[in-house]
Amino acid sequence: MTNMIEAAKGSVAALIESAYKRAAAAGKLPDGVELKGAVEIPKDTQNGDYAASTAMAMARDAHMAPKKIADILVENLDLEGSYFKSAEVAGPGFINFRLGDKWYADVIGGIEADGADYGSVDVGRGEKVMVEFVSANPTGPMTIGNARGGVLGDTLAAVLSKAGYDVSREFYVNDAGNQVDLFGKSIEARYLQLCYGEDKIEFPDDGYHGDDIRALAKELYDADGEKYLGMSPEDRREAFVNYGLPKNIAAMKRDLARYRINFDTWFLESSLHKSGAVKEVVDTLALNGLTYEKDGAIWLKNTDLGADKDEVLRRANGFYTYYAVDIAYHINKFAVRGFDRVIDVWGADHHGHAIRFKATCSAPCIPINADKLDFLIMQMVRLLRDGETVKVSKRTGKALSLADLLDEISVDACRFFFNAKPDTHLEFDLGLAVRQDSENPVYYVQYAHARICSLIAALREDGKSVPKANEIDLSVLTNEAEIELIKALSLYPEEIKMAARDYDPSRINRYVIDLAARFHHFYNACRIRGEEDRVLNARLKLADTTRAVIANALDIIGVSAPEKM
RNA sequence: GCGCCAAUAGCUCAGUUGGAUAGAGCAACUGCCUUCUAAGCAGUAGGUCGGGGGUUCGAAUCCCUCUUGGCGUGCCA
Repeated sequence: MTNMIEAAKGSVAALIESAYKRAAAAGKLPDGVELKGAVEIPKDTQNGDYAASTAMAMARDAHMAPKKIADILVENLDLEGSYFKSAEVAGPGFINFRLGDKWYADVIGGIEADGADYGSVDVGRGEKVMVEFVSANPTGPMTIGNARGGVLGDTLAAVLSKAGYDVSREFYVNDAGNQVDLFGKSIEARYLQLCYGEDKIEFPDDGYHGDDIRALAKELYDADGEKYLGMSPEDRREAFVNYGLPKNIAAMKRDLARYRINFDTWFLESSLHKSGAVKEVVDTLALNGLTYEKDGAIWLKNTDLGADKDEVLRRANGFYTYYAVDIAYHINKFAVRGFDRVIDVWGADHHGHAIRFKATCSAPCIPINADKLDFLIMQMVRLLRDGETVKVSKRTGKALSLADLLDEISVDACRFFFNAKPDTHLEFDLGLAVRQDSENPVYYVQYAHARICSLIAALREDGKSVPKANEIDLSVLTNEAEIELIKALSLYPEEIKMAARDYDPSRINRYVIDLAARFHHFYNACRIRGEEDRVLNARLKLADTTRAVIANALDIIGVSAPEKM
């Protein structure tokens, strides 16, 4: 697996270390000073391709001026056979290194050798990790918030997979409990309204007001007429839930597949009730003295575990709360199914729960390693229409659904747009989104890909094909645009690594935009068709390598890489 | 009140975990298509990094404090 950034940085560190040893042995620098400081890529290439801050970092320990240390280190550097052709001291004591041909050749050659695996890194070491995301209530259609959470979870999973983790995508289906109860009551009320008239039957205040509920009731009424009137309310609601829930779940699967999200597992909450896992965990907590009874309910002493408040585990009516179920669910993830690490992608409206839940998981009697449970909290999406905030509420049924959104905007544009940094608010302007054609950065990136494809096709007509890395002479690539493009290509594995580390897949968006920009720049600065063979081949190879990396990165985001636009 | 997240160009956002002169994209203005896709490129202009302290060779970045905004603080999930 190629990572030429790591290779270059490692090389700088090794070169400096041997220079220091040489200088210390000659008595030019004090012995036994720890080599600190980092190797960085300077923003401005005037400052070299790689820069070491070692001299500044060791100045204090060595009791010498940083600049002087740097001078001595550079005098003792031996660049022969390394990736670098020169090194010099600059500024307050930076040592700036300049890359030579060998490094650039290894970038192109490494990408060719890695193929579709380019960008893979092994920070995960095969760790078994679950990413649970979307997990929308099946009581209604998915919203625009799910559009964000869906892309975030899916692309995070793709990033982690590329980073060497053994990743599983899971959707948790809330097919039990209070909300499902309410779902049944809501359909029932709409159904009865159809039977007796809307003004005769009062709709529950806390019911689901959406049109989808009306539609379900209408379907039942159209199919079976007033047949349900003879049933007990309990049986009637159960029948309605048994009709509506699978239908809604199927619709979610369909909409998510359309959004290019496919889960490995759809985990049913009801299975935790059936297996007795929920009761078991509450009993365990009780045995360990972590519960008490108040007003007929069973409470968890979460304040004893460091949380800011206690939680109800079982309500006075005998129903277990989502909280108790959530504990059982996470025990299932870790202890039953053996995941090494679990990431839950949640909206910001759950962050309080995340903190308190983590406290609960730290209880010794709970078989969860809280350090391996991560919550990726994503900030809310603010929906705007021509600059004005649109209030979104599932309860009032005014939410824009994911399916509606995809009717208006391409999946490519949606996935690209919603893959934003998790911890910032996202503004989504509908008016803007609709006319997001040429303005959307996704087209900028796709255009670069299509441009390269058509370039290759045009050259094929001239009888030119993309050469192998060992068939080209990279020394002809001296233009700054060419150099910068190769450097951009080399960054990809590091971007994967950082995206995985930070749980921030939006890095890949930014990366691929930057890569496309470098390509467009190169394309305008350097002609390919009609150039002499040596130059043509080197540039063609560079363009084709860029094409491969753009496609690779877009695949992570789940965006298509068209050959024509 | 307490807790979490944020505040960087007119707007939307980056800023490689403390590095060199804070960067893009929109929007504005100026150029570039008889040559590989102009959904592109080049250039101009735009800043008290919310305010104030502190830490050190060095702070948009770390600590404290204040201000503003979003969210949370249910026998909902």
